[in-house]
Amino acid sequence: MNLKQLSELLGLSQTTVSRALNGYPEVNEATRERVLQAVKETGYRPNKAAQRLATGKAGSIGLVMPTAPDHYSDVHFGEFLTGLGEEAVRHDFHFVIMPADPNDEVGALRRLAISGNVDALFVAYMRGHDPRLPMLKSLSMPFLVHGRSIGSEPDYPYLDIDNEAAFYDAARLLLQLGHTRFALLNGPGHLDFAIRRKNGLVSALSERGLSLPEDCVSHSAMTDELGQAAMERFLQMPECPTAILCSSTVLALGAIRAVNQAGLKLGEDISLIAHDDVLPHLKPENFSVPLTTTRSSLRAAGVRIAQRLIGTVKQDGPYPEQELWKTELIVRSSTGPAPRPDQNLGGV
Amino acid sequence: MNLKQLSELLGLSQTTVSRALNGYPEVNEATRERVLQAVKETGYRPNKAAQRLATGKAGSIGLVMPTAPDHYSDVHFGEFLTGLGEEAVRHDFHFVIMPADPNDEVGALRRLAISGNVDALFVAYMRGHDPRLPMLKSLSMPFLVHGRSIGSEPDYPYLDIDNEAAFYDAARLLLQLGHTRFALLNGPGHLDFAIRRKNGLVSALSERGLSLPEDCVSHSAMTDELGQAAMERFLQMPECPTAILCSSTVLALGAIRAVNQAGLKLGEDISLIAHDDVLPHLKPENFSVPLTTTRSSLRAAGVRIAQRLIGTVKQDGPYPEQELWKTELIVRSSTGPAPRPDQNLGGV
DNA sequence: TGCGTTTGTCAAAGCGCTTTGGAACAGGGT
DNA sequence: ACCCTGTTCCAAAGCGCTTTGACAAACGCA
Repeated sequence: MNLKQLSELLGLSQTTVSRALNGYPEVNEATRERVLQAVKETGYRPNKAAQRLATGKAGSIGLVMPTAPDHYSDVHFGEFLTGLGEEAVRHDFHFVIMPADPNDEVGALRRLAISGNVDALFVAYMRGHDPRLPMLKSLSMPFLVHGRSIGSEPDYPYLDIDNEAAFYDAARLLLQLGHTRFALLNGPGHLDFAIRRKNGLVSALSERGLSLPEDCVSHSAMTDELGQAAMERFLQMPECPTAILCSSTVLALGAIRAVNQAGLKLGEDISLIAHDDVLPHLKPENFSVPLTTTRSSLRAAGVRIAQRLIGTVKQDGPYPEQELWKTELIVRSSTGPAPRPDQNLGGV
Repeated sequence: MNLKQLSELLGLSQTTVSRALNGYPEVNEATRERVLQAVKETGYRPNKAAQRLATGKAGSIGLVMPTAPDHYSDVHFGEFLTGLGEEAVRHDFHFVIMPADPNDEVGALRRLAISGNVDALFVAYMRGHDPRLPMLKSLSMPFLVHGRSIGSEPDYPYLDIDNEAAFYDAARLLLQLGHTRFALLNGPGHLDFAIRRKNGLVSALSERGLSLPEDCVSHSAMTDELGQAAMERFLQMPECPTAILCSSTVLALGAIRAVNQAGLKLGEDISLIAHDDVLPHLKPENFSVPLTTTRSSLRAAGVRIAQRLIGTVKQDGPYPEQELWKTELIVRSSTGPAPRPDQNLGGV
């Protein structure tokens, strides 16, 4: 069944049917109803290839999927994709992925762009001075990045959360509670969000004349196991930190296991604030000691990014070029006043 | 630059240029050279949408990407995707993914098929009686599955490895070495490969009149952490198993950590055989005690599947409908004779 | 010389949509 | 009666490719 057949069936012209289907105003509501009804009955679906040829829009957004273990083993990315997908389905858009060797992302991105299969590009996992940025700018194709790239001119469209403020605020809370010895359980050190979170923490500390020793910073992929390992190292330090900032609830999961195994009490001996991406299977309120968190939904970010990207392609913007979402600092029980200095923690 | 312009530039007809480009025989070699040269100079690229409309082929294969933590956190899937991608790039094919809620895979698959954006479908992570199979068969679209679905009529095109034989052979080797107490570190219990591997082990054991106690079987996602946890449980059993079969080198990584921490020697106190998917970052020969493995490259499977799928779409088959790859049993140092029965292992 | 066969090329007809530029018709005002 | 303004619809022209059917030119062979 194609447009021609359908229009003949209805005794209308292709033009009218097409317009009825695409919501143009110059068609009688009664006619439109009749068309819609016929579509339902016949199961007519417009041919995508023809639509694409006629409009010049593929109805798709491209992304390169790095196949390094670090990346795809990342629960966070899946959650984000879910959001993207939800919104895309709503608009009948689809995703084209290009699996790529992690040290040829730029090439993969270019191939994807010139392949002619996509209308817009999306990139994530931004790093400092990210080499993909100049490449994206040189392309004449809309794109949107999730996150930012520290060290690059911020003249590109992005959606990011205010990582620096998040960790700055979290640190301030802990400082107010009297903590002075901090540690940071961060994501991979080359990623932009990790850099900014660290900066946020450092600047809150320096306002109080404190600093963050390098051995109190752990950079790793965000799995609970690595969180546990890092926390174990922190706990073995002679001057064990009492305030922990954690880049993910997944890392926190492991870290807390380490705390428990050391016989320490979360929220008493150790205060911990984690960034919460709102992963559906890992709710901070369900931890045995509910977690104080900085919250921002990764899935919502995915939805919003899809929205903007699709909007750009359909030209029904204008969308703000750059969005910086604030996070919410939600206090639960994993934070408490710093233990009195004479209390012994180290020797467990 | 489009075909028309290019052909005018060359003083040829569109027909001839098109044929020259697509390797048709009825065009003079000299002419073809001239065309190819012009393409290089002008940077002409055929419009995908037009090609697609004219040929009816989208040049793409679709896959649904389940967004459950179990799935995308799986290193193995990434490795497989890499293989798929390698081959697809070679043929200028692309992937369309549909992120999907894990309990709506069937719906997602259908939506993908009728979207008109793909020529063929691919599915993986087969389970027993997999509900996607009847759905795929009802579609009139080529598809290929990686793995099989036990309990379903095997009348669909698949590529699988002989999981049963692999673990049967591995078990036989260990039996010959005198082992009698076995344990199985398996993948998620609902997945077909896990079922078959268990079957392979069980049938080797039953030939010797042995059985596999249920508490000697662990089913979990294949991460090293879970491997370690499971192995720790095995080691605490009163009659600790001496022969371990392991569904992935990733699980083995964790399991071996547990063995070491228990002060046991791999290849002496405990023999272990792991299935090796040939993950580039985890080579069994580089383990401190090199691993005895059943080997079959996941990436190669990806390449082959892409090959077959693309071939089917381009109709240059026929490819075998069903392929069952044998695995290789490669003996290294993690296997050895069973410790003498009077030796004490349990009390560590 | 004439006749059948390749060989190399072309004009034109799709593929199934969207969109432009009218046209037909109705109703309202003069 | 006329013109004017909307409303509702249509015929036809693309979009940029592939593919069909035909046609000269060149060739071998009698």
